[in-house]
Amino acid sequence: MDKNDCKKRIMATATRLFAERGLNGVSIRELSTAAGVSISMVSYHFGGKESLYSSVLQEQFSTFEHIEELKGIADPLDKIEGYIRWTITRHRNNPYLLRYYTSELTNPTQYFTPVVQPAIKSVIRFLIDAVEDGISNNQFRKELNAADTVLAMAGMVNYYFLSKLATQDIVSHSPERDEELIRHYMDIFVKGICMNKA
Amino acid sequence: MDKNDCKKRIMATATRLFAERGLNGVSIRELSTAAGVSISMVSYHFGGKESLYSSVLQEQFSTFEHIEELKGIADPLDKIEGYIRWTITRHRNNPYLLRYYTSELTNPTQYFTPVVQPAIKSVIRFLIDAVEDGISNNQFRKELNAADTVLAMAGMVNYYFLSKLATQDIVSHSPERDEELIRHYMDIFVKGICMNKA
DNA sequence: CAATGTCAATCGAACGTTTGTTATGTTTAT
DNA sequence: ATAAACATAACAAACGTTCGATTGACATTG
Repeated sequence: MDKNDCKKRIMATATRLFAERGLNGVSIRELSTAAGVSISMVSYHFGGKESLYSSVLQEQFSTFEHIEELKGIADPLDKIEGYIRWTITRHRNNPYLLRYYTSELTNPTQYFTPVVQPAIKSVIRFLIDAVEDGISNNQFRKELNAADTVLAMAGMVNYYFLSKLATQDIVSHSPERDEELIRHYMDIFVKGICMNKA
Repeated sequence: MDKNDCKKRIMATATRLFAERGLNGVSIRELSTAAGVSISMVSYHFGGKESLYSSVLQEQFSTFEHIEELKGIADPLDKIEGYIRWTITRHRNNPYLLRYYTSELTNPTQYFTPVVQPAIKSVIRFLIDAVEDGISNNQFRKELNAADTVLAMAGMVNYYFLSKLATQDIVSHSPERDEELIRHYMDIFVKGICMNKA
């Protein structure tokens, strides 16, 4: 057995179970049984159930640091498309992230302020900067409120994944449609839904 | 004391507490103390903690039935604006709804399928019909995928409220801005963000 | 080089609390 | 007088944590 096998198994199992049923919906008895380790290992390795949750949360939101890589993009519109593609990839690679995201936004724990809020804010700021850039060089309409525009954009993408359980028999959520979805969302966001009245 | 005062107080307190900390985050001891009633009243009036949660959930999602009132609107664009205004009003009048909404979407209980899914689906279908109407009478662009368009629209509005905790010191969430927000979202959705290249 | 000591990792049992429910008793209104 | 509404106390079960005991790897020592 690996040296850190036990600790890793607890993390992996906790990530899945906390996402599925929340911090209070999972007992460390069930968790340790599912992970195939002894019940005392949670306190031993993590210092307790709450600390384990904190570790999981930090790991989940560490993926937000990769927003930095999008800052090299020059064109505002490409930045926005980069954000959409990055967000979709993030949700595809980690199906549990959205659960922690929405759970902390609607039922914040003590870790919301130090862990979750900074992660979300940095992304929003990145997008606001992009939109303001686009406005000041006459690429985007000057009537736009940058902050509102950004929340609209982020809402589009995230809600697609959030609503999955309720809409999956109306709208396909297959990853094969992702590229089409990106084009579609960019199309709506850029041109709107109405006919051009030339 | 009113005849149903006890039952009503339990419902009101449960609605708030379950929203704030989830089904497993609240004990019926804490709940009954906060409601100012005896601990046995939950089982007496509702048959148990789970049944109480079910009652709260059904009450919360009963507000979705009012979507019927929007079906009288003729113009597709007015229907969409009606949906935005209706959704904002719904969140303003009931600050807890979004928590049950997202909680059930990401951590569904046994009540998701009978209570939550039908409510969401009926709204989505209403919007899809509106968009398809708009496409077939050449009001909207024919390239649009109606279902994707609808999720984008619903995402815009709901995410504004969902993200509040993380974005409230970047974007004002005051109800006084609601009308401006409606105009703004309609504007983006109808015309897009880019300059007209007429 | 074998014997011994050390320490971190892991286990299962046990601890004291808290959980949701219920049995029993009391009040109130008709 | 009766029955519904409410309160109190007690219940078994489950909770998170902690306490010794055991193991195995590795360094120290005779």
